[in-house]
Amino acid sequence: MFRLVPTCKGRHFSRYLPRIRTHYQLCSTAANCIRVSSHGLENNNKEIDFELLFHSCTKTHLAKGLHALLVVSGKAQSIFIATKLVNLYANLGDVSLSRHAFDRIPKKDVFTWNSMLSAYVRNGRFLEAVICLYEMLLTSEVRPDFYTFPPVLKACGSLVDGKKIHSWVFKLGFEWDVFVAASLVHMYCRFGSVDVAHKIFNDMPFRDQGSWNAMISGFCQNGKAAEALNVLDDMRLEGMKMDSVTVSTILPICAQMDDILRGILIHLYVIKHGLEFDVFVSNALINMYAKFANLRNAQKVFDQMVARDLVSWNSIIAAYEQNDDPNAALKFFGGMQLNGIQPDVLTLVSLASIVAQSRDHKNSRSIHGFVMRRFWIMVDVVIGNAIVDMYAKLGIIDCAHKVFEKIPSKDVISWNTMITGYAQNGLASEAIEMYCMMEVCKDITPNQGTWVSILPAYSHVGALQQGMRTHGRVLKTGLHLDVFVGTCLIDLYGKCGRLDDAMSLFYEVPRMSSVPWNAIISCHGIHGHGEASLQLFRAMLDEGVKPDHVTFISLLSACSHSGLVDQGRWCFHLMQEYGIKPSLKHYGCMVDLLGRAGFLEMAFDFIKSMTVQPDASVWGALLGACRIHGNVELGKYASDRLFEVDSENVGYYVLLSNIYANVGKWDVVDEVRSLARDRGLRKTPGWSSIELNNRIEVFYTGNQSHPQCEEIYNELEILTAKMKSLGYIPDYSFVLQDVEDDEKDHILTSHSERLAIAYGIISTPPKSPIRIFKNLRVCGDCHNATKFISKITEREIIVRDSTRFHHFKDGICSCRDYW
DNA sequence: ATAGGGTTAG
Repeated sequence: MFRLVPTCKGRHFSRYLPRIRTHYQLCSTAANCIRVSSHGLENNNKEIDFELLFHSCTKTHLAKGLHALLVVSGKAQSIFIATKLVNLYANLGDVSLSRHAFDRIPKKDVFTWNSMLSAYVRNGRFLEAVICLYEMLLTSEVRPDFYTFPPVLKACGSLVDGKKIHSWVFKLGFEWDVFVAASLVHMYCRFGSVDVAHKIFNDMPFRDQGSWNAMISGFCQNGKAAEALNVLDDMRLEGMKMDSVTVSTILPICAQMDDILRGILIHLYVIKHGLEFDVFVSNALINMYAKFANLRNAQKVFDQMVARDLVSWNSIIAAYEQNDDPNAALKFFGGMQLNGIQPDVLTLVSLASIVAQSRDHKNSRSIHGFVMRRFWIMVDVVIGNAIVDMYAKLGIIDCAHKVFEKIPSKDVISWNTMITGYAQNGLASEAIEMYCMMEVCKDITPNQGTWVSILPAYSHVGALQQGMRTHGRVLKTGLHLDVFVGTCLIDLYGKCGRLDDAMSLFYEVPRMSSVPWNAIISCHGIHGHGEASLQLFRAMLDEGVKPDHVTFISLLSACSHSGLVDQGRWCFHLMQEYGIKPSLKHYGCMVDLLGRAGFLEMAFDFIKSMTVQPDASVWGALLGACRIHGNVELGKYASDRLFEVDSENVGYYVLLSNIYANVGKWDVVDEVRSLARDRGLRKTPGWSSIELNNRIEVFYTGNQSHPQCEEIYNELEILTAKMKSLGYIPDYSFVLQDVEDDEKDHILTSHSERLAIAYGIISTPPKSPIRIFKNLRVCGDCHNATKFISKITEREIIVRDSTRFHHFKDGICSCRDYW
């Protein structure tokens, strides 16, 4: 037995040092040995308390010292001690030293093997754990026991591995052990075989807390909340109490099922049973309250925590971020840093969203850089997607695309994010192109998010045929009954001029929420069917659906398009009765409603009565109204205010120059135009599109490059002659250049909407309807001309521009008071 | 001396 010399100082150990070095080369200095052993030296001439020594090894170098000590004393020969060393190194996180010690044990028993296995598993080295099991089974004489299997079941990386291990369990007769069975349940659930797991669970002769929890969490992780709750009920019927594990499993389910009551009851249970000091439980509570948008309670739970970990901080940050309070979220991030907690991937995911919400361009770069330096994009799709989303939301779409391309294994969400990014930045054709590229990827299956990202892109460019093909695919997945997908489809048909189809879809989707109502009200609005919109709104109220702020935007703009001034004002007041504070968008709609109807002064007074500072959209609405009614003076005033708040939007310069061109003040027109030019602004190029044979054909103003260009201009020439004989007089006020009348004629006839219409006429059978999309507002002269064209060609011509539909038939347009 | 079940996401 090794005994210590009475005075333990360095020199006594230094005697052994050379041997230690040559044997193991593990111990760096004698001092380490001494530090380690000093605990055992309290009583001289007594045996070292190795138990205590093992406990005092809190760092790898101390463990190495102890190891050396044990070797020198010959104690390391004992399989008992050697196995302890394997465990010690594993607990310190150094698996390779565990393995090193393990390899030096000449005759390993089952304890040794089990320790090595769990050493791997506890350190996340799953593959090596499985290999080690095979080593044990195939190269050693040692028979595994029921301690062997739970760790490796946790380690197996696929269902195939798991099944193989299961067959060993079966062969060796350990399947009735509670721990082994629970591990099997957990393993099968992990790979989605919940049914197999449930069968094993049901066949278990005895179930302890852990096995119940395994089954409940198994159902939860496979999205079977109802089944999980059933198991929970069974558990309580058998007299088993919920522990902290059960609670932290079940709380996310309450959030997912929107079961506030159950969540609160569980919180009470937690308090009653003293589980509130468990970090997992508190974290789960914070997350649940955040999902219920109950920030007060989330905050309360967070505040009363004794010890907060990374997840606690991430949860409270996400709580505020997801409830639209990026500033508070950022404050907590600061708090996290003050507490010395290092952010992880999920922290950065929240930060990316915070930055996007607060339109913080500068910090978006820092976040990107932080993530890149850690190579997180390489290891985690989620953060890559979050960065793509951040850039897309900030409108920095090319950066979004660059990051997207760097994501090594893109998933559906990566694609959906990119498609949505393009679509929401007005780049619908890029969005469609992205979707087509995605369809080629075999390993990507479109999901609900895909449909809600691509369908709005189709509606935006009016790709009805492509949209309908997608509708077919959606039907196969059954997702057309999903509120959001259904609403996108309603929007698609509505915005492509198929109001009837939109209506019949509307009657199919669930209508408990305001979402589909808002869409159908808006669709009727842009078709100029304001009365129908109001009727739908009343039906909505009758069905007990609560209108939200979007409802009123749809409604107000519907009234505006149909000139329903009184009804619009009624809506505006009603909105406040519903406790909805008017936003700038609502104010903008009201100004548009009053102004468009000719009540310019009233509109102006309305702006003056606003409690919030009017923004560009409000002044823009007034300016637009002045354009329609030719009020130069008020238009000038509106534009002055407008350029104070937004001097970057070209559209407003065009509007203002329109007003002056209308009254022939060409010098001022030039002034306005040069003002825009000086600010580096260029007119958004106008384009019109038409869908033929599943293809979208786009025409830009003055387009000369179309293969059928000559035929198109010929057709227009013939049409113009016929139109003139019917009394068409070109309105030159829409020509913003001060040129000769001949030139003006030509400019008007080469407007993109006219090119698209002419192309439609020569490319489709006579008398079939023509559907045109225009990205800007339809020009007033083209509007007038289209009336004549519809009469001459006996065609229905449907033009959707940036604000509404124009339905031309027999020389009449459905929209009233245009221009 | 060795074992299972838990919280955050785009």
